[in-house]
Amino acid sequence: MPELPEVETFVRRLRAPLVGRTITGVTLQWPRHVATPSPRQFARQIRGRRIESIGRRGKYLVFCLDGGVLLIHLKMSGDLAVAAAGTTPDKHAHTVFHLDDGREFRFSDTRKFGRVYLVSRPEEVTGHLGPEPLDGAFTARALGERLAARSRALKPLLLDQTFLAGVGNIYADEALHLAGLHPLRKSDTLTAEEARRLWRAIRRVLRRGIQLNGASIDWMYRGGSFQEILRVYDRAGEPCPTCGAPIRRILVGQRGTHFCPRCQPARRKRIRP
DNA sequence: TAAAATGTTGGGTA
DNA sequence: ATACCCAACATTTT
Repeated sequence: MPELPEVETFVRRLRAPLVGRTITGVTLQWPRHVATPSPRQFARQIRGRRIESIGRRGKYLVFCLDGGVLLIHLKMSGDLAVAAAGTTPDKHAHTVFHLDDGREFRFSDTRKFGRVYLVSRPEEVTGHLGPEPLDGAFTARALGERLAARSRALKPLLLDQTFLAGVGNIYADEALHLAGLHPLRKSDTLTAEEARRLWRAIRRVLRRGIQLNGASIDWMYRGGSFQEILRVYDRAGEPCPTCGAPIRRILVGQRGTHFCPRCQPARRKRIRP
């Protein structure tokens, strides 16, 4: 399930084979993959466009073209690969971009939740997103202010892309554990020090995730190794790496949530009576 | 075997 | 503003 570090890994891997290439055409095996414009318009407009640069905003890949911008969201099961034309694409390669060097850029997506967008400005698609967690402008203070402005449990807030862009289920659980904060803790009850700890934890897990090329969970997404250092995610019943207490799994807003009941107490520990 | 679980986002309702 | 359910899907687990 690609989150920010996995998407960033795709971006970095795709730059070498794609930047400078011209898209000679696209094959839409499953036209509903195209969110905008119409599949017909998409195919017509993408032809002949040169890929100038590749970036990321939240969980979106952003391809700057010599006319317009192509965005891809991988959602649950999206996978991207560049291969020689003629080699057998996997059966879920629903959208295939043909390149001027005889290769193909394939968007495979078994569950078909992913989408591609072709727009003139990236903000048309990413405009609703919250701040970029690794951006210099995202300070501990900025996070603290945003937390205080809402009154929601931390976990769903971290998953809310309009609150903060790029964090998904895995990194949210990992960050909360690192920060020693309970997933159900209300956002407006955090002290400045706790907000700062959360800020640092979020940035640390995301940076580490990128360093390790993301996490490879199950049969989706391969190549990363962050899964080897997971502290709580998918480790229900196993001992907490910090204190040894068994990791617990609960449901928060229909999402599996993993935490250590000892390191992440429901309420702040009273320091002095 | 059929039902439930998985997990991102957006839309709808209360 | 927030909480909840559903829908979009394929595949795996119960």
